[in-house]
Amino acid sequence: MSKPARFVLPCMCASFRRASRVLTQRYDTALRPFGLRTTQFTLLQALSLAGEVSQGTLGEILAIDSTTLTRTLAIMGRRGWITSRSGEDRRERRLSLSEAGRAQFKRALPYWEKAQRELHAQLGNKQWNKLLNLANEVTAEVTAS
Amino acid sequence: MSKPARFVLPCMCASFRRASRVLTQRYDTALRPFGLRTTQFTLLQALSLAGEVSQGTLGEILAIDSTTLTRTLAIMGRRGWITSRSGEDRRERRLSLSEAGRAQFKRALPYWEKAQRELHAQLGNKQWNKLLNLANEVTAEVTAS
DNA sequence: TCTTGATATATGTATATGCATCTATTCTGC
DNA sequence: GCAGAATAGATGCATATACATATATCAAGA
Repeated sequence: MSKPARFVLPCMCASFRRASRVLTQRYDTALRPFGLRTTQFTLLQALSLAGEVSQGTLGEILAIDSTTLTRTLAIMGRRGWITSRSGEDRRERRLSLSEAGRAQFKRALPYWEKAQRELHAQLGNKQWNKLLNLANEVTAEVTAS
Repeated sequence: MSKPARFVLPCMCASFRRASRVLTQRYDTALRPFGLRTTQFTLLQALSLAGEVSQGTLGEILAIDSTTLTRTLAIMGRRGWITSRSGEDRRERRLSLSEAGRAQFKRALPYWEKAQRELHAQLGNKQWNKLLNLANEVTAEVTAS
């Protein structure tokens, strides 16, 4: 019972979506003990790095539609990880990590690092760096247009 | 109002997920006139290439959970693009494109090709090839483990 | 300042995604 | 051939995702 030959997909989008699924599978497994999904960990990490930002800015950083964030942040808000207040511009929601959010992020960090480290080891340093750079570059270039 | 500096994400998974979102955005826009999402186009293309396959095999090819396919294929089935019959093993659903599915795929193909061509031109041949190869390789390597 | 247009976020709707669990079927060891 | 284990897919549930549209607020001009 070997696996069926997995096609090399000709579509750039499909290739990235498929790679995302296998990577998400792996990272989600690593984070599952915490009740954290990769998406949620990424939001915690982004807020941890960015400090207080508006919902729109957070969306631009992660290339997530702002209206998508309304729902995902609502879930995380219910769990007490996110605080929001309105800024000078009262249309805006200024978001930041709550204490509980920072704590949750810190607890999860070693398990995320383990996932990163193991994947890094598996791929090798050269391929790891190429992948990370290219994925970030393509995001910048495609967004720019 | 320049965009905010977009972080280089340290997380491989987050980098790929973000890149997937920007690519999906672009391909979805190209396919929207047909009422096709990228995911659906990819399924049509995979079936076009693979011929008749079971739902499980299709899932392995695309690294999509088989139970996810139950829903997505139901949508496409309602639109008349997919036919299924049970195989020798009566637990299996053997899937293939219907005539309407083949026609829909053919109609959409030039617009997918245009999206590919434009992105290819924008990234340059060298980066395009690197990206496609790496995305497909990482899928194979991560899956293997 | 009033109006008009732009912007930030929320809400309705639809698809995409995977896990836990269930059912139907097949396979395996006896 | 049969009992129990394994497998294929369906279903319940929760999250992720984006678009169209609605609402609140702000900004620019007459």
